[in-house]
Amino acid sequence: MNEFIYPYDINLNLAHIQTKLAEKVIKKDLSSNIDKVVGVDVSFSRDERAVAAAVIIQVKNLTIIEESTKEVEISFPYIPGFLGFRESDAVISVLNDLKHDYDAIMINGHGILHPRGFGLASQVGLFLDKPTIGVAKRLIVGNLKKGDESSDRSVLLHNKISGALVNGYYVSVGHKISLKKAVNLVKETSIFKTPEPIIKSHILATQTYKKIIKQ
DNA sequence: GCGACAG
DNA sequence: ATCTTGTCGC
Repeated sequence: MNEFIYPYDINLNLAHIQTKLAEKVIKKDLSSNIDKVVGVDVSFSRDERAVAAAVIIQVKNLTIIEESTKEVEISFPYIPGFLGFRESDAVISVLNDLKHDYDAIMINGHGILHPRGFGLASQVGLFLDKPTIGVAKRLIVGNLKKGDESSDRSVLLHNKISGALVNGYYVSVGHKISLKKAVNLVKETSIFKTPEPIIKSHILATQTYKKIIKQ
């Protein structure tokens, strides 16, 4: 079953929506300091049942402030470039259950480092009107810029810097944050290779999924 | 036409 | 993403 053969006209419409919404993405810092960041991830199998997990972490000492999980329904297939339509509802749903507030959201997936500048992280950020950061293991678009000045390398998209490579992860602006601050936050929250908000939410989602769904 | 393609 | 045990290596 090839997910790539989703009705072409639907893809065109959704692609157009992404292109239009990408214009609304804010790529600079508006808020003050980011003290608390929440990581979110979704775990699922081949069916429509999935588990979304969120973990709020204090940036200062990387302690966990709150955790939340939620069983959700996934109805949209995985199509590269359209991950937002598959996972954003689940992500937003688990975030809405949190009691504590947070200053930024770290998401598994790209922000503006996307074919139409509107990845999952941007979609969630725009919808919730919150600062979001995209963190992904692999590129879907873009080229690594050679001749790096720091230890990190930049990722070029349409001849402009749209992301950065940090500890093997591609970081990009989701919404309402600068790339510089996004990169700093990823570094600040990294003890090991993977940023704490990302790995904590991933593990929580996976374990909860196995517990309540896979039984 | 061929290959690539976040999770 | 997920299906899956042992196993190679720092």
